[in-house]
Amino acid sequence: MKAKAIKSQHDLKIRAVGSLPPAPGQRRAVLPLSGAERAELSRLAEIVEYRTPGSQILGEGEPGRFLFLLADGLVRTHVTLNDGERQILAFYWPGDLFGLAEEGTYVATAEAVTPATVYRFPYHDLQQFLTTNPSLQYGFLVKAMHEWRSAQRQLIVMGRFDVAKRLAIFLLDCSAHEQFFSGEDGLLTLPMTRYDIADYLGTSAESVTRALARLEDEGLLKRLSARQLRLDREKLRAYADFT
Amino acid sequence: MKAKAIKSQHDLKIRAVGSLPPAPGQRRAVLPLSGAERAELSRLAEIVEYRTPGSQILGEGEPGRFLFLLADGLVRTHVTLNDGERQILAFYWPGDLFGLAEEGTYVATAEAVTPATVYRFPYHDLQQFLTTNPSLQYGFLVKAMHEWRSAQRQLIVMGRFDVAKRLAIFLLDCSAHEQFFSGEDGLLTLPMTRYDIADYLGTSAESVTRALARLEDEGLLKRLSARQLRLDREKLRAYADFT
DNA sequence: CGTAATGTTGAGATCAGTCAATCATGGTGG
DNA sequence: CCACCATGATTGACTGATCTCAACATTACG
Repeated sequence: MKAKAIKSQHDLKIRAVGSLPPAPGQRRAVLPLSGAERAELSRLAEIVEYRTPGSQILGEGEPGRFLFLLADGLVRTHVTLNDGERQILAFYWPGDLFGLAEEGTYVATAEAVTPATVYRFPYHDLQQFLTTNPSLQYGFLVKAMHEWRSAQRQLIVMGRFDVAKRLAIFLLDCSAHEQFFSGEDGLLTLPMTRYDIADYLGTSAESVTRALARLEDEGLLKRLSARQLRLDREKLRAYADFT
Repeated sequence: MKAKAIKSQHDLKIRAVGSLPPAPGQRRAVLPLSGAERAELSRLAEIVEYRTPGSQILGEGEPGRFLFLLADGLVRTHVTLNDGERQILAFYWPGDLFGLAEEGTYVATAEAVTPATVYRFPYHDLQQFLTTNPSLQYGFLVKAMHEWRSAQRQLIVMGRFDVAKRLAIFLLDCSAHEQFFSGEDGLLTLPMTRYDIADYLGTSAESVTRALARLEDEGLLKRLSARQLRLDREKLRAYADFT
């Protein structure tokens, strides 16, 4: 629960793929920010570090005072339904934005899965700031559209795939982040619990375990321990059959 | 399939609820656009009318040349999976944006459900245009974040609710649009088929029918005909138990 | 070293998907 | 005007994935 503002050495980056075709040879996973823009943004941002896994960063229903940019670590957002069920809306990796508000109120709770460092931008200043930094604002627009696509992609997964496929796709998504995945040996170190995965994929922790067992039976991965998986990404991709 | 560029009398409006708290007494469902902004946007936009229900407006995988703003009618976007299944990602109502591209390629197909009129903005011009119209660009950012929230909301529905609840929520969503719903008598005229609803809710047409029957049994609505429903919105809201 | 949290496995119940048949509707051409 | 047909909608029977409950195993941590 302890948060502490610190000086940071993190690179301020926004992870996004844009709408327009990239220039030849260029495939950007990160928005290009000029040094000046980076400096401007840094001046507006406060840096906060959440050291304890599980720390709440912001709560659903609270006044939405900041938009957050994740610098380091892993963050999840969720809503709690009236029957007590939890739906995780997204996991956020470094370079992702979170902290969506609707009419001044956060629509989901955000928590650190691992220790996490964030930039936070006061919503109040953001409008004016972006309006006076159009090319930077365009970057935010690209990012918002990127996140919109991510959510739609997850809708496809939830709407049409069984638990095993959803899990396969999720593991592949995780393996895109070097922080937790080593490309050479295919080793994925899961930072989240079975319950987290289940609440993200719209299923139960038991079903996640069973789906893992099934993928292992079919030779798509090997469970070294509960949180350590050796993936065969090619086979997983063929199995998932989904971009 | 026939599209025709026409002069239009439609109001150019962008439907969105923003992040910041609204000014007192104000609850905007539509972004405030100045007359000048409206004129600027109109100058950039081409107006196209799709008269035949089912007309394709843009296709998944095609070069993404335009961003679309729906002026009138109803539009659906979907992706087709490798096994032939269809997942509808969203229905778009007047004032909504669609036509998301990723690296220059549309990620979903868009089709007119009813006759529809759209503004289309060349992506190529949009970046420069928005960069030189910062306050308008802010409107687009707000809208993109609005759509992002909509997609996340649907994720909750898909992840945690059974078919009957999903349907109840869907009907309530439809009833927010006066075009198809009459508030006084609670009459909803569905513009889409059972298959459309099923592919949106991640279920089958048969299950949609059964869920409708169940909601009718429980007195939450009455089926006047397949496409004509008399809703008891209060009961539906209580049943759905979800904002 | 003990306790709580996390993960795994099993058995039974249930929701919803599939297949198939039937009914309804609206548009078309004779 | 009406018969016909294609599409959409409904209903029934069956099946299967997965949810739930329960027991047990493992891990992490104080």
